[in-house]
Amino acid sequence: MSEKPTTKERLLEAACGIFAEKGFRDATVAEICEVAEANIAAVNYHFGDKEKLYDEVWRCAFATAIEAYPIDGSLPENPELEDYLHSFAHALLHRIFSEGESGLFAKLLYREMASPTLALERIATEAIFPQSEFLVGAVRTALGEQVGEQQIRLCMNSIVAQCAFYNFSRPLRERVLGKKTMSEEEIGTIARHIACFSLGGLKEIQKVDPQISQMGTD
Amino acid sequence: MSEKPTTKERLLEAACGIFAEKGFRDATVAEICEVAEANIAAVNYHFGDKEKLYDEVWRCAFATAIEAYPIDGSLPENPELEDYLHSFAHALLHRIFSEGESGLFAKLLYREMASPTLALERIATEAIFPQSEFLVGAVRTALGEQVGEQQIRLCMNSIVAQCAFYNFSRPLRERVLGKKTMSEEEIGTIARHIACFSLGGLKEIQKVDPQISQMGTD
DNA sequence: TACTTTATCAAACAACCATTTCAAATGAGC
DNA sequence: GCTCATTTGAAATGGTTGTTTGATAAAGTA
Repeated sequence: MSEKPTTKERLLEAACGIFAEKGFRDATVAEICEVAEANIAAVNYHFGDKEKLYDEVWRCAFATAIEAYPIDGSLPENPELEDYLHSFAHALLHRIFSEGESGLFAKLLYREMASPTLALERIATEAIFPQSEFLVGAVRTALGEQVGEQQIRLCMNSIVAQCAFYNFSRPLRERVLGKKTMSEEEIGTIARHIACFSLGGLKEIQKVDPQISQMGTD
Repeated sequence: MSEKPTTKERLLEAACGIFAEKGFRDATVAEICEVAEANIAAVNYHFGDKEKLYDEVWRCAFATAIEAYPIDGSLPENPELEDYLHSFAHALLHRIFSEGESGLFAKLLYREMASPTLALERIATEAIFPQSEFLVGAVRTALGEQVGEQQIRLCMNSIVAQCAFYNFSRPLRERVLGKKTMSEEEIGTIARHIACFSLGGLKEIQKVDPQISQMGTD
């Protein structure tokens, strides 16, 4: 068992790590080939060009992430609103803090956000927006019918934001605060906090929503 | 009045726009000089090198942003917790959505997060962390003494996250959803939502905090 | 064996970019 | 009008990077 991986496989694996670490622009094919112990021309031979290799890395990283941490992974039998919130936060935070293969997707996304390539549009419609649909239903049910679609979208933003924040504040955590890893317990604490905080937020929105709707007209 | 600005002034202004638009790495001195109608060697003559020009741009952008939208800008006479939350969100959102000079800081920050330069550490300690201290006091008072420092930090993250989200999701909004600008009314709606949502979140955390503290030990 | 396909390799190519160089122009002070 | 520091200009330098080329060898095929 464990035959030596082909050059193409080694290239893809090396590219995953290097693209996640440096982003598309700062990653060089030379370094990828070096890590993969392949010739400099191997990327163009096996993948066409740097961009097509990048696309392949995205596909690989997304599949790994949603398989390792599905969005409904920690949902109990008869879930209440807070369970949905917690399961969502739990999955996203694990993808963000994971240091292995399942963390690649979040790292790629984090790079892509600041210097988007053509890949972003595909990623967004295929991989990002569908994920949040998981929560929209639960939130809509919880808020009731008198709450408008705009309010629901704002609430979704507030919930997703609390998770995504830990993805985009990476350099602050790592470079400035010097904190590189998160323990399972720390991740759990954050997930429970986000679920609790969001539950309270949704309750408050539901309570005062008519006021907000009116305030929009002055 | 309105003498023609010096070459150095024109360079700085051009650099502000181009660094904000493309980030440090993708901005070229050639383009900056072209926009500033200066020679290619002008940057090195007036600022030393590209990096020192970048530092100068940061200083300029930060000063403009906090002056245009101070963090306590919309605080009423005897502010309550929700007023602090609203004023904070109001200021941050305006900095993020502003299309003029006062929007430069948020755009630079957004670029810097994904490919940090040496400037980040200085920016963080000088410009980012101090801003959130404005809220910490209000939040601590609101939550009472039985709530630990960790809970306060988590709540701060939740609040800041909701604002910062609109900074880091730029490409999704602009490229994928095709929404480029925000009206004053839209900004106001979002600010009120964040204040309201966060108020509810803080209430809920205060209510169940003893449970969370215990959960951390199992 | 003869031929084709696949894969690897080193070297070269072409484009881009920050920076340097050095000559020319400018302008204030004497 | 002369001097000298300041500023501008065009070209050149040196380095990096994605990509291509052509040679070489191995593996498959008839």
